[in-house]
Amino acid sequence: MYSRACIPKFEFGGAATPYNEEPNMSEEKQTPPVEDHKLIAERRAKLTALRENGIAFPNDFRRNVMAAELHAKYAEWENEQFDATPVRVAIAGRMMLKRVMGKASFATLKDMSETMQIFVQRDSLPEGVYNEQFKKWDLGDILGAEGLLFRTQTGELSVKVDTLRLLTKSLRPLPDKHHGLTDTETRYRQRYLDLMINDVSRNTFKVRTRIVQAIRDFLNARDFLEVETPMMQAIPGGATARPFTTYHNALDMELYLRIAPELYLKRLVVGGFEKVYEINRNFRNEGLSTRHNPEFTMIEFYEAYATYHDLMDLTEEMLRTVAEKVLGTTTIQYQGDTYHFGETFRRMSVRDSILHFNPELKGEQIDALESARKVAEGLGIPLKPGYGLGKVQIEIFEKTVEHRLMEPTFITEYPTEVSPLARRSDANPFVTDRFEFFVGGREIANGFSELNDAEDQAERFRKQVEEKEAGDDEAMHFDADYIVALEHGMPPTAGEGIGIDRLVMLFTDSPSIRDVLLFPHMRPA
RNA sequence: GGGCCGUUAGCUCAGUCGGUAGAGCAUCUGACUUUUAAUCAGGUGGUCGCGCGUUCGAGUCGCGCACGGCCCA
Repeated sequence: MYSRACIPKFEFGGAATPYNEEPNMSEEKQTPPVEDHKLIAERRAKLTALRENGIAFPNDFRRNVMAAELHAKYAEWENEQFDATPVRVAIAGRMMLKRVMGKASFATLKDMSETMQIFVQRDSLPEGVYNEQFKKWDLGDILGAEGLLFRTQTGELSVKVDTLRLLTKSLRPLPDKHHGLTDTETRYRQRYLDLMINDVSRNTFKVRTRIVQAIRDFLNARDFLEVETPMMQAIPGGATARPFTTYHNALDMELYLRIAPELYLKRLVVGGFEKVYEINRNFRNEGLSTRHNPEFTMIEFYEAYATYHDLMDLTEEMLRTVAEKVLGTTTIQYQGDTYHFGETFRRMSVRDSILHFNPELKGEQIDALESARKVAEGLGIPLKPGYGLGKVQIEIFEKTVEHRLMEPTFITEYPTEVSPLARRSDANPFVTDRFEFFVGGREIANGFSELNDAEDQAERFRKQVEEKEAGDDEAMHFDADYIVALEHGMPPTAGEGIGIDRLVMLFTDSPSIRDVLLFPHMRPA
């Protein structure tokens, strides 16, 4: 059965007949029959009248143009040209404003692209339409309008309507036409209202789509293959994070929602798909904040016969290209700060960045476990007994460096201890061939030359399992199937993940991840 | 998990020292054939998030809870 057909909840507050009358549908409580608010009752009465007069929800109106197209195409036209060459259009949209002045009215229709004003005169419409229909329609109703383009006395492009139809009756009032909808909770829970009313929000999500599209175009143009891998996994891998669990009835087994697609994408590289990517939704069972939502989107991509240096170059070019394409500039304004994506991104090792931002420290202080622990403790960082030098260094890095990396910066050479899937550096096996990318003090991307030594990988998994057994519930499982894949031989490969939500936040000047997720996770109201 | 802030009409917000709940928009009635948040006149609309307490009396004070926001872990 399609899930659409068995949604038990009836959202429209009551009085009407629930559309699903199957008695065994669920134990969920039906909405109690409450009186409609007066504003809704009035509209519902109008809908009842519509039903009595014929088809209340027609679907035979055809528009032939969108508002934005008209504004662009006829920006220069004056009424002399419209008189000489009449332009007849059919538009449709939600009525956002209505100004009735006796026998003539203006209204504003909003479609996906833009708004368009219509000019409605009693004597331009069939008998009765103006007084008996149009005047009774409400803000929020969805109309279809046909007529000729013209320019009003104040110069606004408008449609002089001779055919006007109500296509969908809206039973609920629109938010305030001037102040809009500002209540954050309502904006997130009822995003459709936010999108109807707030053009900033509407634009944010359009930009989000264009960013994803631009990334796709960029990778497709370089012969990457877009793939889809399992979101339900028997062994959650590819990241250190707590997973969500779910249950498969027929198989009688627990499954995990994926925390990353990484291990599946690398299996594909083993299989010969040498350049792959996935725009992937991941699920991590962590707290919520302005930067964390339990489900979030990354793009992961893998390229065989490439190194993490190649990926840094690729990332730099990709982000520059996307910014240029989507925003028309490589200078990013974010929450009062400016970041320059047009300039070469800085590159610095973890160790160097710690010393750079802590000039009082000497290199040898963070090169040995005991002295590094002292440094960390001096910074007030709580350390667990099992932490090795690499883990301690990363704690120091996160405490003193990360939030200061404002301009686009690659931090390289992450300790092997905290990089269980990354290839060891040939020059220094203490670190890996890995980078993370930061802007505005936030991690945006994480990439590395992949570990394709199956025996080393098995050893690292064992270390992770030890940490898990020692109580770290974010540590990885041992994925024997993945080891078998590596044992078949994975070409030297580099891979990367970019946080799409955080990138969109940056490119849309959004302070919270909830502003770039159409439906951020909320507790049930 | 902790701290601070918020929750009042459909929306946006006021609400003084604890003394019978206010505005604008929306909505309804009337006027108005080029408006721009149209304008003008009149009207309707409230479980003040929920619960308990203090008090002669609570939107207002106290405690608890729910949801949300920001900051911290």
